[in-house]
Amino acid sequence: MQEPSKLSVLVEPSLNEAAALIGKAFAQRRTLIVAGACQVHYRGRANSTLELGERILIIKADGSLLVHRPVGYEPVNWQPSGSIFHVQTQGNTIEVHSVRQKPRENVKVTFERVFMVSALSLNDSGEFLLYASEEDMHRAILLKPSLLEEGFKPISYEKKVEPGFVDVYGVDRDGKLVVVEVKRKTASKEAVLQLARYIEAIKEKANRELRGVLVAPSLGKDVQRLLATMGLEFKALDPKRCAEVLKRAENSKLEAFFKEKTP
Amino acid sequence: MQEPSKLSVLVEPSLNEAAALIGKAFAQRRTLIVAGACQVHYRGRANSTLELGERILIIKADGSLLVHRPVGYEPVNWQPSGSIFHVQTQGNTIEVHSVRQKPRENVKVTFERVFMVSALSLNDSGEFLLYASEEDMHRAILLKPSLLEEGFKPISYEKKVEPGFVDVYGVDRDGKLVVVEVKRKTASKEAVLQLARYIEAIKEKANRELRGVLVAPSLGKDVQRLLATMGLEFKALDPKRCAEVLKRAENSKLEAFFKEKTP
DNA sequence: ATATGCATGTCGCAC
DNA sequence: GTGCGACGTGCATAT
Repeated sequence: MQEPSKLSVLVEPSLNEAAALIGKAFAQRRTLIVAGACQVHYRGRANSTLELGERILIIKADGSLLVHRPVGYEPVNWQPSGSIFHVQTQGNTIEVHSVRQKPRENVKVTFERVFMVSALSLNDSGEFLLYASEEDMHRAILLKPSLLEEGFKPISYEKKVEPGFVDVYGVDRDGKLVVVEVKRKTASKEAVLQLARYIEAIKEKANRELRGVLVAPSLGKDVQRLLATMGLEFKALDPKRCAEVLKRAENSKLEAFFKEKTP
Repeated sequence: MQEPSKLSVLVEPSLNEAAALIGKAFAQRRTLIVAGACQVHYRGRANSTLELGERILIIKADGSLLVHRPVGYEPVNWQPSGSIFHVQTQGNTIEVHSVRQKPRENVKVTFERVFMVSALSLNDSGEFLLYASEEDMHRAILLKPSLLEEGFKPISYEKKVEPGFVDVYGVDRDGKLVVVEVKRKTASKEAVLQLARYIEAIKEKANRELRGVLVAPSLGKDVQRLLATMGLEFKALDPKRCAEVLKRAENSKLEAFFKEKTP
């Protein structure tokens, strides 16, 4: 059954009623949903103004804020978690103020009318699992180096070199050093230049023959030419397939492997 | 006054009641908010699963979908606008299916329990204005070139060169060509390399002395060294200050200027 | 705290 | 459609 405090909903409330519930939701650290006509003002790294219109405001217990227009995937205004809130009635409006420290930014939502307010105590401990990230591709190659090519032996993982981190670093069947840059989607010019920079940096240190391999599901149009120009190679590999490889591998084996490989 | 169709809210509805309103909201292309206990499955560019927990689902009339956990700025699962929805009851659950074409991706939200459903007809034509974007910095420099340096004369704007677009391109007081790369926040190594690439490309074409200037509010630590190494320059400029410059300029003057400058 | 790169990034714009 | 870069990007991670 539902505790009485679990869910409060007001439909077409007066501004005072709405303001009261909003304030109570803050105090009780509940998730707040407000639908109504509002303006929004933002001041921070940039500034923005949003004229009067009907939107949805969500404020979560962790201090995140979202203002959603009736279209679009992205919030028109927002505040990441950790923000502080304050509500007050001001003339015939409700003002919801939110302040974020570092960078100092604030968002003010001014409601002229509220259609619905809802304060919820949401309980969510469910685990979220994502497969087929770039990280999964790294792991799959380490676990099954033949995904890159027969005879490849990974040496290190996320190795720091001058400009950044080399995704995977190893030796091929002939003992040549191989630098691998992995992308989970079609590789762009940027990816090639990133790989080229790593190659440059390592060439200076290890005075040794060096191969650069770009691993990605596919290549952009001009990218193939650019790769060839720079003497780099391409190996097609799909993130979903990598996820499959990992799925098949026993977790214990995987854990043992990473324990050994990354101290 | 409120039309009867404007707002429908069900509190602690039965699954059947909830499903009916959800279906009706799709048919009427209204904005839908559902709070309840659900699982979420995503299959597409990646895959994800989210175990049972209490969340907020938002579906907008334009076909965007958001699943929000009780913490965090970002949705845990989503679908951008243009997706197609379908709802059905399945045993003791409500399944909301959404499909996006290109890339083919689908999100399935399975509710075991619904706390609240709300279907809204939101009307929002308010204008959104953002100040202090990188675009504003470009415009400010074009309008008042002394922001970059005395005697600078902009020639072109968003000029296409081999790798991409040069932000601003002009001539200094001595007649030397100047390539300007603008960043609205602290410039990183990437920004320097971007500028360097443009310089390279232009040097090959116009066989002429060339200056490269990185404009940003500040520089990263190693970035300063890198700039010097490559013979490039830095000019500190704040996006907020640029926004002020634009604000002061009469809009008419600005429009005339751009009409002339960008055919 | 700063720096670096990923993201189911999304979005807009130009070719 | 593809390519390219901006974004108030947010976010995790490593130094």
